[in-house]
Amino acid sequence: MEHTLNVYNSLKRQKEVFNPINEGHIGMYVCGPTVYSDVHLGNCRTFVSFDIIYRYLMYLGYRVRYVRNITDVGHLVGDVDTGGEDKIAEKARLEQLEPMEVVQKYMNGFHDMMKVFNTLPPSIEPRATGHIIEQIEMVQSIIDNGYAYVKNGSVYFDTIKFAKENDVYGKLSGRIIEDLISESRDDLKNQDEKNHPADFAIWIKASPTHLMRWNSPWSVGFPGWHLECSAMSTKYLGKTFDIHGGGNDLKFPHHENEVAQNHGACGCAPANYWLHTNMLLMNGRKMSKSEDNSITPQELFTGESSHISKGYSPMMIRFFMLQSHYRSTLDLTDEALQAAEKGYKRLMEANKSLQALAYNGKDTEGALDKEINQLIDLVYTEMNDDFNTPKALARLFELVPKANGLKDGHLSFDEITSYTLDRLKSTFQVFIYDIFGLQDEDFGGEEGNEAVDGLMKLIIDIRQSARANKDWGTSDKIRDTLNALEIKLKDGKDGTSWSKN
RNA sequence: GGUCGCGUGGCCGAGUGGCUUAGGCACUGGUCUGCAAAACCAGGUACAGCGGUUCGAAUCCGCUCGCGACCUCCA
Repeated sequence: MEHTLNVYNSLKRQKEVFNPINEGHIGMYVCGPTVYSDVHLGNCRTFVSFDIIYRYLMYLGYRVRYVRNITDVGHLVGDVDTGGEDKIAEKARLEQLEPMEVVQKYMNGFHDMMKVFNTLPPSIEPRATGHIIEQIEMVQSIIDNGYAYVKNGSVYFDTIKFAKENDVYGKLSGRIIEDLISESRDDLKNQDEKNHPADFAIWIKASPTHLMRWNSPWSVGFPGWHLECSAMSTKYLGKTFDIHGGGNDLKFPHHENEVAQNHGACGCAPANYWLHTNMLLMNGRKMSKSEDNSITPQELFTGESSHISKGYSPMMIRFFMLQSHYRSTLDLTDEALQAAEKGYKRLMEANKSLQALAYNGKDTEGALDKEINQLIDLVYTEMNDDFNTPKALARLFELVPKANGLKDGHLSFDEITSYTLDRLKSTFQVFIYDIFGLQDEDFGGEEGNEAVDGLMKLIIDIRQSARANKDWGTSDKIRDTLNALEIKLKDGKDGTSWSKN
């Protein structure tokens, strides 16, 4: 692999050269959603970020096994000992549905939304309920290794013992072990089943009325949250794999506990590189339903929200996400969305023009040739630097005037070689569609349907005749009427083109 | 309260010691156009505040203010 890829490893808190365990292959596990409600826009950002990472790794030539789970049991509302209820079970009770109906409903919705945002499906999408046996086996291994204890049919991970014996716990999330240990004094009053508040359930005994229940050596119950990821990543990617990803907010306790479980079960670290995406904000603050500062993907598409002035298309939002780095927070505002929308259209239109260019120069290398090639090189350099999509995008935007200039005749083909034009074309094509995962949303251009294209050609011809006769009334009427239909005509030197707004 | 992170021009958003004009949007001037749009060319505004380190800091350190994340469910 000729590119050197650098990634920011949360575990080390620094950028590192990426080296996979097996040359040419990558195992990547990303924590998926708990399917107990409609998918949150913030989730979408995380999965779009990892989609781009997945796409870029494949572009680099790696064979990637991308595992993204569905958590459909074990994720509690509140804590075990304080009467916390399983999220799915709670929803099932409230909506009077079978838990699996709840799961299916929101999982379908999640998949639909992922498709709308044009994310590639993962290689494997395992579900926690489909891996109860694996989880039971892992609990047993942890018990056998002395890092878990049984209390009244539930099994708890012995965090304190693990932390004392291994210099691992807290490394990922930056916890201080001494603080965790001393925490116990404050919480003694809670009459926990747990020996220590930092311990966590890996198997939970179900109450008589609980909807989620499986047989186990310890009780009829269900597995704890965190465990499904440890068990399933091990099953499909091995005890130690390359990349583990997820939202920043999962670092603690979820990921920290995952690391502990894997060590507890097999004495080794689950992943070499940990990648965490940052949060999506709205109007500078975190999204919060209770403070009326939130928006659903649907509302964003339709514009039916007091926070935005109009609807924005899924691809436009994907582009908006590309404009910030995955490790930075991204602030969603109406103004920012409008700006991004224009930028998105400019990029897509420029690419359309670029792809239509036919080389007619003298195949000589001028200053322009060199400049274009340098910018193209930079696009790749930026992506290799921890998937820096905003910078890669900036370089593409610097190439936009070159492409448009060649089209308009401001720039001459004589200044570049045919090779460079081809390289420019393929760079745009590959980045926009294959790596950034954007899609054309209008029905204009070559991809449009034949009837519409034919009609538009006819209309444009009629208007050209009118213009030739200086019949500005007819000419402008056509343009204005089409404009009202959100079809924009653009008169250029070599004729009129059109695009859908 | 504890731990960690952030605060960049009108808006969004990269950049982490000495030219980055980052980029997008908006704005201004020009070219092109029947007019317009698009496109192209050119232009301005910045590094939260205060203090320190340094020959030199938006970039390192300290303090203050503001915001956020985690510590309890969260991508």
